[in-house]
Amino acid sequence: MPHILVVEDEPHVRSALLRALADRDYATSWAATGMAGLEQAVKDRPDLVIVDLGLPDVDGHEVLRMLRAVSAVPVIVATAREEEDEIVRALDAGADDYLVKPFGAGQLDARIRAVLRRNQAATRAENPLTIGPLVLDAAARTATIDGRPVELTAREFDLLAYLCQRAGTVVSKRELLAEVWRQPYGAADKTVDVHLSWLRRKLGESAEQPRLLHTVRGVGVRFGLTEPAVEGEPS
Amino acid sequence: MPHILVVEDEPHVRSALLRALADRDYATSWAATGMAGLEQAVKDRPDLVIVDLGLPDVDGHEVLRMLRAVSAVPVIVATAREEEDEIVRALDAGADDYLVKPFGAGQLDARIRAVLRRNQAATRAENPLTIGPLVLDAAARTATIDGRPVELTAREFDLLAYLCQRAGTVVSKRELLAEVWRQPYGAADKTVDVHLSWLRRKLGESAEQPRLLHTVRGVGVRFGLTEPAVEGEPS
DNA sequence: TGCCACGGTTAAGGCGGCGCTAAGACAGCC
DNA sequence: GGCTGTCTTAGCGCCGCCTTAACCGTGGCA
Repeated sequence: MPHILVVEDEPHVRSALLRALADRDYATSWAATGMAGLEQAVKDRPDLVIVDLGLPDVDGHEVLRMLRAVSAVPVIVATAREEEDEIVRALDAGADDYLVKPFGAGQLDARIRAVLRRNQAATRAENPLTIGPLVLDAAARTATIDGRPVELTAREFDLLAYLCQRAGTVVSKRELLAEVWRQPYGAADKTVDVHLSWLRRKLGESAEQPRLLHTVRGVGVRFGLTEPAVEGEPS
Repeated sequence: MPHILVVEDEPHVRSALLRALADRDYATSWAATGMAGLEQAVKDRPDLVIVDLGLPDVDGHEVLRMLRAVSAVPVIVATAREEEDEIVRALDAGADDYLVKPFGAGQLDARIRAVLRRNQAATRAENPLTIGPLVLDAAARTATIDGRPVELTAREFDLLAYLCQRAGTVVSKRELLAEVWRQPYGAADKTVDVHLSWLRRKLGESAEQPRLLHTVRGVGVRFGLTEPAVEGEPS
């Protein structure tokens, strides 16, 4: 069953939420502050996060922003604030749904399922996954490029798998550290750099002439073929 | 821009919805009955469908069911019924979101964007922002103008993205400094000037003959195609 | 018409991100 | 306990980008 993280400071509300979720057979975990929630989200890898906007330590929108900087996990905001302005801000900050308290357990469950359903469709990756010359078999944990097998260590494979999953979008090193290394606070960006360098070598490309692994200076890296230029130069 | 199909029988509500959507630059089409909506959804292949539950011919839930049978298009239910039971049924029938009337245009737009955002990862059909000849992909952090890719630095991209977000309105340099540079107290307006100049060059236009980036002397800059101000300038 | 303020552009300089190498730390395995 | 393979950390050099300053054109105003 899906694992859901509840970030809510009010103990009564929190325990009620957790009980309702457990009754419907979700696996649950919780945190009482924004920072703790962030940490938990990286550590537990929940399938979905329910977050209150009125947390004691950090502004709810800030929590959302930080969460999004570190993970693409679906988020449902559940709060008492019902002003349209708040709703728009939260959704634009990356929330997938917004629920105004009080709400019934049935509706919460239905909305959770709706978000998870949509997200599942989004992340459903066919196996093996093909991106340009690269073929990645998640089940066998093997990869080939141009038909030739690539020898990868465990870390390298995880890194490559995550990059493939997010192919076409820019991914920050911070996010890689959180998602691949499971370290919420990253000062060890250099480690990511080194692994990226090794990955490049094993993929048979260089930083100057990338084929799949492009660096976006000041932001992160982007994996995938360069955009299908409309004005494509004919070979 | 995304194409949205509105299925709603009440003419006043329908036209209000269509106007609100058109105001926000969505392409729109509509149908007044469930069956017509179904037909339209297949024919037009919209990016998202907004459907009322109280249609004259078929029960709204039935429409949803049939729609899901033929298409995976995202659906937002917008209706007056606020019973939790209805909400749960609609979401379980495959709706992606459920909005209780009355709601503001801002919230509708935010929810549309939230659903499309989550969906875009699924279809890999990118949902980039288009303003005239400019296409801006926030996820990949790439931009093209007239089909040709534009090489942008991180700052330049952020600046352009913010201008696109506020397209059509005048933006002060102080605001840019605050929003793009994250420096609330800045007297270093010249930095903004320099970046705007570089942006102009990369977009292939000049200050004298602007296409998208217009300067409003004494106030700031305006990004966009049209001149919303007085047509006082004679040829 | 002359002054002033504002905006556009260019060039120079310095900071910092990034790629890579190499060495130390660590765990697994025989 | 030694060996092997992997991960982390530190360090270095390059180069891209941002800032700052200076210059110039232009619009506004008296």
